Amino acid sequence: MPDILIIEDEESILMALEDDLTTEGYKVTTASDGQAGFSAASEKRFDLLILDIMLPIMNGFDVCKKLRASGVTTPIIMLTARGQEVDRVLGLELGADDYVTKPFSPRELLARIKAILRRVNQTRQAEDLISFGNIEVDFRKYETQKSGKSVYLTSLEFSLLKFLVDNSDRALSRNDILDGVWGDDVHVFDRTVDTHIGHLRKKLEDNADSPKHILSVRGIGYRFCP
Amino acid sequence: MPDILIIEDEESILMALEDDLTTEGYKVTTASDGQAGFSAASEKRFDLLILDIMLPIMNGFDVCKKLRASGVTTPIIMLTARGQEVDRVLGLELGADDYVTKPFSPRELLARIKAILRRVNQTRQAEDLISFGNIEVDFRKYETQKSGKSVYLTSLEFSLLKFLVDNSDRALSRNDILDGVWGDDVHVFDRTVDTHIGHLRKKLEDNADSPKHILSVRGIGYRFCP
DNA sequence: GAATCTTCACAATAGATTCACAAATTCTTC
DNA sequence: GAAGAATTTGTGAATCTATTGTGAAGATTC
Repeated sequence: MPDILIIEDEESILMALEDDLTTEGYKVTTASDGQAGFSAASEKRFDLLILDIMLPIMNGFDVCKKLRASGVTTPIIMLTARGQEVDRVLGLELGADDYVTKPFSPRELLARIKAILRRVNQTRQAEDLISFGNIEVDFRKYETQKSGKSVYLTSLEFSLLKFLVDNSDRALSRNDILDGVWGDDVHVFDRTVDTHIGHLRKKLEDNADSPKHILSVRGIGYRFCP
Repeated sequence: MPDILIIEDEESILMALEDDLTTEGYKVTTASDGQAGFSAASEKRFDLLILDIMLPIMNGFDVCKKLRASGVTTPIIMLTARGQEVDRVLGLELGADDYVTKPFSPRELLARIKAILRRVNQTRQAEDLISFGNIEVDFRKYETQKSGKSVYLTSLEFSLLKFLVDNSDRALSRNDILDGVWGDDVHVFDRTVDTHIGHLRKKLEDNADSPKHILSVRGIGYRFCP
């Protein structure tokens, strides 16, 4: 389910929003001033930000501008008080994706959220982007994130992970894996697979001792479980 | 320049819009009823539709719905009279991308158009002029600036940079790069790419030892990151 | 002949493989 | 069942290999 970050200082609005979105099935994180919001949005990858303009410490425009400047492309919906057209235009020009006037109906906001997420999803589908648990892998960029933080994988680890993912939920012998990842003709020691599986686990699993995704099948080999 | 189709029956609004958008450099086509608008949008690929809701023959909702049903994904901005929130939500749910209330200021509409075009077509809009970090490149002029100061690039370096930029965020093998920049049929030593990547880095990166934009993907090749 | 492009060689370093041993699991045998 | 043997797996460290950055020299182009 999509992760949404709400940056809003008015307690009543924040709680109402959080409630609505949670009910709708979104995972919600909150921040109540601009500074905290900016940090949160920089540190972790969200699917959408809902950003109030009037905020303590740093206002919404600046948060938006700074995020865009630092390369964060997460879609942003801005919230502002009625009738401030200038704000609205400014927000869009700064890189906000949509704009909602307070007071707003939950229904309208939800429609906008869905519209934006749908749009983002379309562009994303085309990519070699897969995710499982708290892991996201972009095989096109060769980039991996765990809970939003980037994790470095070597090219071999990428190939191995790709092979596992492509053969999800199937027990694979070390030979299957050697054939699939190294190629049929390479003479590599059998146990080498174990070493690299170990590396992947260490980098991707929350607890490498009891892996949730890269499982051992004793006597057979390994199995990937998304 | 982006192609925009305006579907609107009120002559005054239509002309004003056409005027504004043309001035702004867009190529504008118009239709004054729903039926005509639907045909126009089906036949030719536009970058954006501006669609009034109240239209003769077929209303805007139906145009939107039918277009989406027939697989047209062109972004749509809907226009409607003030204060009809239900309409607004319905429009978004039917697949419109944004919504503007009449009367609207040209500035607001333009900001929304830009926002949508930027989002949908990040690559196309910035065809000739791109910037990343403190670098600006004008591929039409063959001119590059770093923090405002002009930097000389050879033509090969330009082609290479263009190829990298066109394939941003994608890990490219040396062969991909050779094919893309040198052409398929040229027999050039693989490592030549490295040399020119090195030159680009030296000229463009703040610190060529830890590049921020022209990244190495060990075991694969290179990746450009704007 | 000056600028530009290509090739080459070499050092630095990242990554891959192997190995050895510990830990865990399963199998045997009583 | 339990003890111990046998097998299998996990993992750190050592070794070996491959990849990359780079300066410089040779080739090519205009």
